[in-house]
Amino acid sequence: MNVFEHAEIADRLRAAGIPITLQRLAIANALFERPVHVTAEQLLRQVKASVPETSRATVYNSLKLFVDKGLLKELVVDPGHVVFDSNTEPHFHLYDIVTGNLTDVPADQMSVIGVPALPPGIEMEQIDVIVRVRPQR
Amino acid sequence: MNVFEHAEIADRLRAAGIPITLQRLAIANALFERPVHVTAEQLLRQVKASVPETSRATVYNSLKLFVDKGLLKELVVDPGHVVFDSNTEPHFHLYDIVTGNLTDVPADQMSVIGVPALPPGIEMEQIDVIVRVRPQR
DNA sequence: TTCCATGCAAAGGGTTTGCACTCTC
DNA sequence: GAGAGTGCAAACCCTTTGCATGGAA
Repeated sequence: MNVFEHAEIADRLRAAGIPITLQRLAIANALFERPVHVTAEQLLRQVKASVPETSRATVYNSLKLFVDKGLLKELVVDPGHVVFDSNTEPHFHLYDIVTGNLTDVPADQMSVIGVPALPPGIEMEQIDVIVRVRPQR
Repeated sequence: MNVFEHAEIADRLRAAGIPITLQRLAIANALFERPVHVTAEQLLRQVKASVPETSRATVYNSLKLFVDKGLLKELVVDPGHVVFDSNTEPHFHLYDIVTGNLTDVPADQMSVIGVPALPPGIEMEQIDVIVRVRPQR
């Protein structure tokens, strides 16, 4: 992959206040070229293919940074199984607890009604809706 | 705790097709005496206080068994942080991503509208709604 | 020069596994 | 005796951390 192909991705990082580095650009390319669901490990493999001088720690650092800046959503689908979702539009997820397959539910198929009362001094961060499914047994 | 005080809890296990053992009874008592949110580790400590001949592996085995039998819900709130919920009624959760505090949202405050289209051969298992909150910064 | 970002490898924490022992049926 | 259930400890997996290097401002 040519990391310079996608100037708009670099702009996206700058707009979020993230200093550009070679590794971050490679990671951002893998994530934002199209909406994806990936684990840290998958991403590391993928990024190393184009920029081998990328370490596991850097991938984790960058992922955390992108999440903090709102470019990415972190989905906890299973214990010890975090998936990063580069689609930050409101949507829900279908997670197959047997195969691990994760897909989006379009926003027009489901919605969440109502807002929970929050204790004082507490603010809402995000609402996760995960529909857990499995092959019929 | 006297594990023989609560005969109805033993009945609940039998009704679910779970053979009774001393450890399972102690674990079930800790879980079902009242609705609780606990981690495996908390549960282990708690159960050991009444039945010291209980191992970590047995706690994990029993938790998995109870979840399979529908007596318990598994909530994945954070990577490497699973909470077991002995309230199996439909309800949602408020999770403080900073303090780790987990509380219930009464069913009358929120609801999920709509059912996602499922691929053929796939059945729904459960819907998790986790409202992630944090102290105002 | 002063930061910040990075690579590497090791540590960490929670969960699972393997194996031998014990108990129940 | 056969099969489950259990205890113990080690193995495992993914994530985080520490530290020294390297590059940018």
